[in-house]
Amino acid sequence: MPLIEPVPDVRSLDLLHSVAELGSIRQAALRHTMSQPAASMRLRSLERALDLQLLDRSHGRAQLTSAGVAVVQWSEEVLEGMRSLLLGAQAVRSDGKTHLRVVASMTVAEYLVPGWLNRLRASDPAIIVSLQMGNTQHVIEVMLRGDAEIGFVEGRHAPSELGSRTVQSDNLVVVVAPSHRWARRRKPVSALELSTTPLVVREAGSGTREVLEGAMSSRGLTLTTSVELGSTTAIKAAVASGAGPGVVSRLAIETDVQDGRLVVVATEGLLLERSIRMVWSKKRPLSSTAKRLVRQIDDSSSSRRPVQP
Amino acid sequence: MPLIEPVPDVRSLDLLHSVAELGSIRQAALRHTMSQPAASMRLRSLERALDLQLLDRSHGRAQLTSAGVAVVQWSEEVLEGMRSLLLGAQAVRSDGKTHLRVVASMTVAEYLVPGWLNRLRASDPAIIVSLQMGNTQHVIEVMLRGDAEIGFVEGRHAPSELGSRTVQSDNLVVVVAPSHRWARRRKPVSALELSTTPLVVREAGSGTREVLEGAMSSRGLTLTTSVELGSTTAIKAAVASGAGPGVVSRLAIETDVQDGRLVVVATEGLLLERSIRMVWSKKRPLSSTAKRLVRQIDDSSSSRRPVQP
DNA sequence: TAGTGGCATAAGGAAACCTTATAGCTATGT
DNA sequence: ACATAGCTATAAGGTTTCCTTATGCCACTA
Repeated sequence: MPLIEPVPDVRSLDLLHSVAELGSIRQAALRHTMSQPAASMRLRSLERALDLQLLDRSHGRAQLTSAGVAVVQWSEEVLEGMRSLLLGAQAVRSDGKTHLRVVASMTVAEYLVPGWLNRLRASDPAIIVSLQMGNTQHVIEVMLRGDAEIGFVEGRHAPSELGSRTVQSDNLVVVVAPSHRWARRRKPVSALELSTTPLVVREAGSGTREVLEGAMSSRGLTLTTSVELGSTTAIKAAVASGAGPGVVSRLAIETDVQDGRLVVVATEGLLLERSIRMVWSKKRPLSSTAKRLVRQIDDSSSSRRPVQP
Repeated sequence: MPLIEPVPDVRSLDLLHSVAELGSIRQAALRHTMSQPAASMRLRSLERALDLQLLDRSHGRAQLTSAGVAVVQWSEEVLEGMRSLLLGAQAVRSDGKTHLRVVASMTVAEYLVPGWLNRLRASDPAIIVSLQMGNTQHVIEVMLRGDAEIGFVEGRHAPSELGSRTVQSDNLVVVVAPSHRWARRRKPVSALELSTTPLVVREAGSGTREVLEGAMSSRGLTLTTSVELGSTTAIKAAVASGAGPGVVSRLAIETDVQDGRLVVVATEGLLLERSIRMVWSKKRPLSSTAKRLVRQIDDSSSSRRPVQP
């Protein structure tokens, strides 16, 4: 889903911001070290792109219209984001001794690792972490190749060349759109009912899918699929737009449930648990930075407590 | 303070984002309806602008480097901001009846409104909503000027020209970094202890701050501040990196607590509640779209259910 | 009424960008 | 080893965008 054209130029937004602050196109042009006509033209083309009158030029100096004020506000988020991107790029460039390479499978990388890394960065902003993501197989390959110090996978695959340890548990849940009839249902969905309902799931070979099929086959049941998608995000989008029940990691849908996009349906008779394992190379000892990360993770899972104390 | 040149083009960031998702420059080019060489050149010039190697092209298909992953992450904020800007501009442009202008104070706008609007859009994709944010004062001004149909503020300010009604309640909580000693504490923090501890809080005049000071003064206590910051996000970042206890809205920290960046500390003896109020102009009746939003909100606060069914 | 600061338009040249055509490279399968 | 398929880079040519300088008009102010 690319942005809708025409996309305004960020520097034009920046310029508009200066106009709002300084009250004149001329001053803004000076601040941005460009000629006044250039600034004037930029702003005009911005107005053309947004199809909005942003400035009122009929009173000598340029005055923001109400639409202009609104756009300035919205552009603040964009500018803030751009600033941190530029700053971040600079940091990566001037880089790093305390460099930690992490590779994780999708769900962990998307929903768990960011929290860990934020804490790690908070404890020492000089630490630079690069995160690579892929499926379980990919994680193993990267680790064996020595292209990352530490990895995370879902499920219980434990190749012999690599050490591994469980760091957290996760479980799968059934979700539906708020408009789906199951959203208002009180009784849990039985294993049998679930196995005969077409579900939106990940493609065969993914960790999520394996757990689901394993749980069903242990009860002598088989999975019925409605759509098979390649990412958790795709599943969430499909389910939210009415594609029927889907199965995803609980970790992946917390905010969607809070925002009312998805509703969790209780199930019974199926063990949809799986562990999240850390893997490392037995050949090389963990780097000190990697050790810190491990300590952070252990701390956070033991000291975690509910929001309601 | 203009942006530091060179500023990368947002469409290039968008393109990079697609490359990350689709795994190939060619596919990304297709999605963005441009030729493959054009995409290739855009990405190359993005790399030149940032002075970073973002893609590894040595294996047939393009693979993100660690720097590439980092840039994609940062660019997400930029793209998100640009998307809401474009959406907002579209809303301001179209004067039709499917157009709803909402203005909300920071906490509500960031943590509550997105969920409501998503549900509203789901119920009727034709509805176009523009969201503006600011402090309580700003919300009132916009409403009085008639630049929005409906507004949301924290606290109980009720100017006479505007109607208002409580739609939800919120409360403030004390949070600390997981490394802080209070994180492991069992006993609730007393009002007295809290009032004598330097806290990280919002600046004077903010709704959050007013509630906190009000609650303390009703017990004959006064607030001791350690740092005063201008946004909830800033407070969270400061607290997470060890600046001592902070006070923020519960709404704002749910995911941070889940991710282990912050820990909630129980308190006793202070009533840190506040209501979130909807405000509208008494002069004009609510538009039909606004009424739908109100109904959505009422529904969602009554039918909301916990993640664990 | 003159002056000052500010914005718009015009013209010319430089730079950026896109498209089509083409060639080289990598992985996969026979 | 060979061939095919899919992907990316380079080249050439044309269009569009953007900037700068020069100049005129307009609105406030003294």
